[in-house]
Amino acid sequence: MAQSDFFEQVYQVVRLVPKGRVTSYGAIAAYLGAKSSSRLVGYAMNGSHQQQPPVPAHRVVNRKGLLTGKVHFAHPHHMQELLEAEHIQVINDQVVDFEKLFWDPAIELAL
DNA sequence: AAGGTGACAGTTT
DNA sequence: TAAACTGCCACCT
Repeated sequence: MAQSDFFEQVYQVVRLVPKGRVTSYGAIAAYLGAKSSSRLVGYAMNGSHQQQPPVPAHRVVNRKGLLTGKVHFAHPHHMQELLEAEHIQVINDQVVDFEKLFWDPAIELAL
């Protein structure tokens, strides 16, 4: 295997998130079998900006649907704009109908 | 080499 | 009820 670090695994899953959908750090961690390491998922996104192809980190939010990682983007408001560009409503840094737009890899990719 | 960090999540007070 | 603390484990300095 190549340098398939935990980060690489996270990037792969995030890139599988369909457009117009969102997922949570815990869901990705759980899919990787490390639900207890949800923080690692967020930490992994730290280098997602320099990954190629780009990782849609804007589709990843915390369990509450809050855009907690928006501050890590080029500009704090960039994340919301990206979500709105995908027809995802974001109010007060929170994804509207988060439960409906939620995309769980453990379920969607299980098929 | 060893220790500290953190874009979370669950539990407890 | 809401707010605060702890656990967690790979990456970074």
